[in-house]
Amino acid sequence: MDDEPQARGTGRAEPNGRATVGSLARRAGVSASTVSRALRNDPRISPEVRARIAALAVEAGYTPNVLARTLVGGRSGLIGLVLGPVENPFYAELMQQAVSQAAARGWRLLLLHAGPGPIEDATAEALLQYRVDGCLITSAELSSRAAAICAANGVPVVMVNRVAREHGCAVSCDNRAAGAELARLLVAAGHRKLAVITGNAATSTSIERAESFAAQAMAAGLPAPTIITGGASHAAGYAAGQAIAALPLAERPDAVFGVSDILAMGAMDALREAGLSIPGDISIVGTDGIGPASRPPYRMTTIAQPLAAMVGRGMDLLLARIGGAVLPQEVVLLRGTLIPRHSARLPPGMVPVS
Amino acid sequence: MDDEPQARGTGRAEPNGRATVGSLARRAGVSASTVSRALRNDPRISPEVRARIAALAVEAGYTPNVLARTLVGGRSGLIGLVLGPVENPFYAELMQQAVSQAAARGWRLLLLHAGPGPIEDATAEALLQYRVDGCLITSAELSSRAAAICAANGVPVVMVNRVAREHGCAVSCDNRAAGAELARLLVAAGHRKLAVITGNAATSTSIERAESFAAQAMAAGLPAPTIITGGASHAAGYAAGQAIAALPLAERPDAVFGVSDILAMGAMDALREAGLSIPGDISIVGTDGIGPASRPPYRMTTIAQPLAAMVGRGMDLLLARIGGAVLPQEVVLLRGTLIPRHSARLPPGMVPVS
DNA sequence: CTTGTCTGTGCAATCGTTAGCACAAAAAAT
DNA sequence: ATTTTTTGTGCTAACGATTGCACAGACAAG
Repeated sequence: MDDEPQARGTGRAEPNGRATVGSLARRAGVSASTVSRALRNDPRISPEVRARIAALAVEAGYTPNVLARTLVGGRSGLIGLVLGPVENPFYAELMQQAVSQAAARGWRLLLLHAGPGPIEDATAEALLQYRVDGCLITSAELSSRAAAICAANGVPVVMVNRVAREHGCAVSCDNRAAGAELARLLVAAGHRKLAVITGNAATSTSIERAESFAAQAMAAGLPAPTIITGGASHAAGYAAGQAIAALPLAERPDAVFGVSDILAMGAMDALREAGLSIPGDISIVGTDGIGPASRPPYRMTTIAQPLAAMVGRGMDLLLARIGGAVLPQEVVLLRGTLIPRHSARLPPGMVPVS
Repeated sequence: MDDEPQARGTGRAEPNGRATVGSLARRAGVSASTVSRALRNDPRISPEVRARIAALAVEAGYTPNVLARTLVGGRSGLIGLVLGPVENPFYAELMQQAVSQAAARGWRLLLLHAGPGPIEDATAEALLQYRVDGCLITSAELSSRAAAICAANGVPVVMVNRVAREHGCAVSCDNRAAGAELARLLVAAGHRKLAVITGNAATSTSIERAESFAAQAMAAGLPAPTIITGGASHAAGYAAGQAIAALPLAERPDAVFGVSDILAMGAMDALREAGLSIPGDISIVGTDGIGPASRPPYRMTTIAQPLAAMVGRGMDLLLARIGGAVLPQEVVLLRGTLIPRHSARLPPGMVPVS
């Protein structure tokens, strides 16, 4: 009863639901396979038929059902995206890059988690339920359920802005180089008493930046920098800044490194509120290169991460593995760019931008 | 040849790919439909069989293929998310709300666009290709291809933070009330020469806030506020602030309303850089209630949007329509909350928070 | 005129899941 | 002991798109 053409309308809209290869086939008087082939530009279909079907498809507003295609083809065209706390503009900027670069390559993003804390199990399961072809993880939490689930099920994973502990590829900024470069900068500017505000203890970025900063400072003959426990937010940086301001003058550092810009901004706000001048009394430097840190209240000296390139390389790694290539797991480090600004006293000869 | 049980391994992993109802059925010695029913807790399946299959499913790491389910059931469990420029923390916060609230209700988000400018056609098409059940649009651009495509294909749409021109439901802050309240505040504080920095000309939020602000000011007997063309970014607010600072003293306003916090922050930065004191020389107020505007450099007097409630109501509206209910299109306005801070001179008796 | 090579289409199976219907076996009613 | 109801499963056909294989007709070569 479904085969009788006269029962079908000739108008634009399908009676119930949208146009399918089947409905187009009925209208064109050909088989569904011919429609499928015509729409995919199979050279075996004659030009006339192909043109006729293409016209019909446009007229009917036909859209292929990717889900059905996935079922037979195995490829969903979906990439899972797991994001960190977007309160930090770094993750927001990262997300924007991921969205536009994925779209440019014809992939879509299943956004599964954005916020502090780890992803919930039920959410991570969705990666499998929706058959994502790969997964991009940028959460700062080192222990990611999402990565484990993907690894156990053969779904390629790439971490951006953090190095995987066990499995998967990763693209990251060269955090050790960044930490060391900032330490050299502060030393060259004449600072002697350094401090570091650390991030979440579990993040590779925080650990690498803080360690290399400290190591470089000590290599230059300075005492070990004071370690101040921070976190991942402006509030954490603010609290750290208050702690620094409360130190007796003899112990107060003359330069502070916040392992992320958002932390350094918080610290700067607290120090200023305590009546200290920046960089007059204390120099502050950060890392990441987020937009707000460049604005007048902060003018942060920082090392900017090459965000577009990081996401691009991450997608490359991911898509290559999705493509089926059997490749070794790979860690890519990209160099950041020092942007000297006014939040820190600079070495002689170095001019701040803007 | 696929039916011979002895050809199948008994190990955990399926020979090729993941476990399916079919593979579980073979191992359990029942039919696929029985497996399906058992896993969905169909009461018709006997408790023993159900338990046995459940155990087997866990052991095999079975995950249902939502795509296949969608094919027969029609419901994908996917909501399309179209976001504005995440440079504005407002959108980032909105996104975080959307992600967590969708997850809490068991829905997933297909993130299609995040950034300035309208969504591309090819991207909007994906809404249909992936059979999203509904669409959440928060982009500020008034002309949204995404909304048109959804409307033409029977996909429910809800706009958050902007009122739809033609089709779809919308949840928004009561922008007119917000504009008027801020105007009253400034008038009560003794300001006489007001100015407005507008947002993108095409956004309903900007229009409503600016118009009601001006109307309220004039209703209070003040001259029409100076209109300064702004935009959607900190940079636009900064440029507007420079323009204000450059005005001859006689024309310079004594209070400025930026229609969004990010604009007001930019203006504040520019005015301070021009040597003006805030709120000593000029009061500044904004709207949105984003996190960064509350921090020490700004301490912005603003009207905070009830973000969680807005997203919650938006989801409610959307899910109700996805559920198949034939409901009239609906516009929900939620009242924002005035947060008096230090960026503006306040009326006598009003105390700034924090 | 027959055999052979192309070309262009259709048939049918497949992907994983669900649901309507049929059908046994067991329990309850007569 | 037979009939009726209940209970638990299996069979089969969808859903929409893709693909290997078969096959009809056109045309060239023998």
